[in-house]
Amino acid sequence: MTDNHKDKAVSNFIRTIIDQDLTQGKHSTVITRFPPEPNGYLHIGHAKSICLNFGLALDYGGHCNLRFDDTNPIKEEAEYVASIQEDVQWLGFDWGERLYYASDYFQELHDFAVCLIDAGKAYVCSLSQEEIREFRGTLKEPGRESPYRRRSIQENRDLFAGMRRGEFPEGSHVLRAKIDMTHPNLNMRDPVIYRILHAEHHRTGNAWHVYPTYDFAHGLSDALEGVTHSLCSLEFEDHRPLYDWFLDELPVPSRPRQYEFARMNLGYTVLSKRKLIQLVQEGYVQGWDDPRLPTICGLRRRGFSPASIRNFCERIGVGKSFSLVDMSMLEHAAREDLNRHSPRVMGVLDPLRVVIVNYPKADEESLEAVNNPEDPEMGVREVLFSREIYIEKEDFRTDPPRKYFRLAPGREVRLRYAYYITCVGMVTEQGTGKVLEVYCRYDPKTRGGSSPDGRKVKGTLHWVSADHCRRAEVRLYDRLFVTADPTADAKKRSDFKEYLNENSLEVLRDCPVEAELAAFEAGSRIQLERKGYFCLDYDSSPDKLILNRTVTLRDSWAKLEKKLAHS
RNA sequence: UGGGGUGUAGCCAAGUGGUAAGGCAACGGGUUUUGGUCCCGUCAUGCGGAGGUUCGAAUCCUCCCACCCCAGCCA
Repeated sequence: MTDNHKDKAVSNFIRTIIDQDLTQGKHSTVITRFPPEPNGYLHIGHAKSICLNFGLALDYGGHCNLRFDDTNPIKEEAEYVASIQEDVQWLGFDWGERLYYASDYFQELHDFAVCLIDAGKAYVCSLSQEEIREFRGTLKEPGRESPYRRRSIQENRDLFAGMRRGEFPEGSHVLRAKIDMTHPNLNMRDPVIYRILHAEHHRTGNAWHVYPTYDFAHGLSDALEGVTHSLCSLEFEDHRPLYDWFLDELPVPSRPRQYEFARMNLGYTVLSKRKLIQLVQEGYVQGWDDPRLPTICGLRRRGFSPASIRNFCERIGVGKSFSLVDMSMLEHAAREDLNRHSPRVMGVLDPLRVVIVNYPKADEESLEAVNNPEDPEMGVREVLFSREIYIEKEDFRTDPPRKYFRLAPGREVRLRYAYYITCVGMVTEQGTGKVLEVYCRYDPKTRGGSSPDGRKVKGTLHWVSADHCRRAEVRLYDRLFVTADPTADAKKRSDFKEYLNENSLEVLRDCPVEAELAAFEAGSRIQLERKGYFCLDYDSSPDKLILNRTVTLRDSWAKLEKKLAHS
């Protein structure tokens, strides 16, 4: 863990609380936990929570537990347990030996429930699900007490034991905490704490027929693990009184506190399991790791580095107000890290053939190129040059606009790490005027890209030798939705999917790229000079190169050109 | 007056009675063999609104407004 935790941490309300707890001696260490439910893939929103919980533990010299919140066997699967661990690890965090499952505590939790029964603070309720809802009342009207609320302690014990042994059908009974049916907070109106589920659990198999609810299990698990600060999202604020109630009523080994922070929303995408699963299952994207998705595995495949995601999470801060973070923030974090660490390679996305007419036909030569101007230690490589090369179509104009520094008839530019070339002619298509091929002369004295007479050129182009290049498939990704907040806008139309960007993926084939690319392993992150940061897809191989574009480079020419067009 | 929350720049966000940090974006300029990077500069007389307390208020008080969450045997 480097990079982001070196910087002095930005203050936030949770750090303020921890600082107080530490100076007042309320705690001597900080124990947090990341508690995913293993029922889906992690996304960038989870990354914020992971960075917060593990980051705090790291900064304060404490610990962060990875705890799977597996209290609902119907929804949870072992498959997700593995992917979540992989993602947390990939992000760069280490839980050491502290890997836990709520299901580890099923026995303790059960015993706590019996404690409540013995104290007359819990009872078996045999109302149907609909009846329980009716008895709960509404937001503005108080609820009514269940007729089963006055069962004797012995009867409750016997019934709960029967529930546990699987003697009753699902839905026939539940165990409820006996709190207050008139409480203004609905969570306190005798909440269900155990329900009968005859389902096989991914870890405990068929050992149990009753499973604790989140409200009952979560805080007690925190207490059992000695968690000091239990961080969750805002929608659990209403659950805090209940969280506290269980801890106050039961003989717990420690006293954790719950604090709530606002979950992150990212512009032009969606971050809810329900919506993500729709996109995957209905085929709008090609899987959980589709590079257009904000899932951790999608971002990984897209080419984001773990450090860039950590920096992003650090930078957006932690607060309690609802926020929609701008995509440019994530892109900035990606460029910042990738600029420092990714090797440069040349590749042409939209090729235009250039013939260097005064370069000997049979010749070729090797030129030296630096791998990363930001990091000399990354060394240099050889790039082959020859009479026929490809440049980017957009780097040539027959009628260049003002301030266009690239190639045009009669213009001289530099080929990066190679020579100065001057355009002396071209072939255009009959009728359309489309440029098919360009002819240039090179200046042999400018080898390497500088002129002995001190002559300057304003443009530098990337290029690839036609005789020595490889071909690659290049996948250009764009924002998944056409609107910043598809969830909110979906209220105006029928469905958030109406706002999907139909051009979020553009596939380019046979793009000429430096042969050097074949030396990189799948998953490698590189910069295609002047075009952007790319990642070799998992399906890429030296024989079939596939590049995924992570993000473009900033393009001030595109901005200028747009401005010129408007003036 | 059901209960619980939140409002500081286009976006994120510090600030906790002493005169509005920082980042992203944007806009100027410098350096540059990536129109990249880097560097320099500009960007809230203003903190949801209105009153009040105070020598002094984004911070304290009062009222108001807007938005979010809650009626799963989901988490």
